[in-house]
Amino acid sequence: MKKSDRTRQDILDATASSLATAGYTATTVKSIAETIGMQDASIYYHFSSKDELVGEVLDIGTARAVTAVDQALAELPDEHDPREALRVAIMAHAEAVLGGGDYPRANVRTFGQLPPDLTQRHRQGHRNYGHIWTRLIDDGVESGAFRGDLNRSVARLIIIGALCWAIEWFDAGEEVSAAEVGEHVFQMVVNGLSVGEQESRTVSA
Amino acid sequence: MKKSDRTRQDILDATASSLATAGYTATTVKSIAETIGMQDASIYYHFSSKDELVGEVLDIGTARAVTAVDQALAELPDEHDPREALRVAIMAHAEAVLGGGDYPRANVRTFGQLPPDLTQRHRQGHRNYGHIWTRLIDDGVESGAFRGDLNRSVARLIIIGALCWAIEWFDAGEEVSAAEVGEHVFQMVVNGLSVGEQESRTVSA
DNA sequence: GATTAAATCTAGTACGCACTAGAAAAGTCA
DNA sequence: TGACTTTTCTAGTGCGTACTAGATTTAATC
Repeated sequence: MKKSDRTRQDILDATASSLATAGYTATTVKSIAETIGMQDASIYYHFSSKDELVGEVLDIGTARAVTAVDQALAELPDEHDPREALRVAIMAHAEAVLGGGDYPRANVRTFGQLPPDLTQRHRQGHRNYGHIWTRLIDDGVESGAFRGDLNRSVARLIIIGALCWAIEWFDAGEEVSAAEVGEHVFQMVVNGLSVGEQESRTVSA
Repeated sequence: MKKSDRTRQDILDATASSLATAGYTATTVKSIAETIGMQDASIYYHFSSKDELVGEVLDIGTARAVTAVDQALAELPDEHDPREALRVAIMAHAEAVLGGGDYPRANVRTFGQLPPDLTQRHRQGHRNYGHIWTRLIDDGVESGAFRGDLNRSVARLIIIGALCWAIEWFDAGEEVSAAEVGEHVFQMVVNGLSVGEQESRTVSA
């Protein structure tokens, strides 16, 4: 029973790594088997199909991202600035997706490439993740720290978008770290690029 | 010679539409042929390969996006606020990618799904597009309108990321318009979510 | 209306993919 | 060691893909 668990884990790791870097289509059962020195048919002793395997990887990915953000928020003092809450959430997400392992990255990387079944399967997970951010923004607006003239759903999606798109150009080991990306997203989204005055603050919507 | 040009255009349109909604892998030569009522083999009279066809669609897409942004910037008065320049560029991009046709959307949608050849082929185009935004940010920083304590490349990619990711959730005809998305991105990225003071303005990087 | 050129179709090939069946090997424990 | 179970391999199937060759139809020209 030990051997099986270990190779099963190897398969999951190899799949996560491939999904994170090559995407869904380029991640073939054969290529997964090769990276761990197996025949492709052997994969099916541990998983009944490619999509079940991929689905499990994505489940782990969302779970890790949610845990990372939840944990970061839980470590905040009871009385905290909503800006600080949004900041630690952004940092946790950036670390998980850019600095962290392949699993959360696999999630973001394969977004929009998955077959309908898998997309459907992870809908609820994504929705739950979105709720975390909705709450952060709502808290800020209600406490008066954040502007109330913006659509909160759109604001949420813009923050997540800025973070998620980063994996398309982010290269670990380059001159920019995951923490720096997070810091920049926070600064731009909360404080803005503009200095001082901000006379252009009017939204037609 | 007329007939050929017309069907050629039909093929391009159908491909752009499919790429924009279904992505690269799900866009098969057969499915393209079906939507315009042809046999898949007939496609090869007009294009030598799938990737040449896709490449042409993507070329048109980048060209349209660049044109849209350039044109919007050209219509600005000679003396203008750098914030206003960034604003019209963001709005033009949002309109082109979200409100506009399938061609620019195909570009964004298939980003990260393309085979290496095609990715390579469009590298320069993407780089040129990035330069437009780099210049907008540089102008703002040099004129003192934008903060100088942020990495400009990262700032640029965050803006583009927020805009590009929007197509993953944006649905034309829903309650949010392309213009509203653009307006929100501008507001958040230039003015920030936060109200007033902004005491949290320090970057460790 | 006959001749030529352009455009499309029919019928296939080759290949990579996910996946299966059953034999072989490796591991487990008396 | 020997009997049994777990794990992996060999060898294959069927399907969808991009793509090709040559016949056939449609359009243009004189």
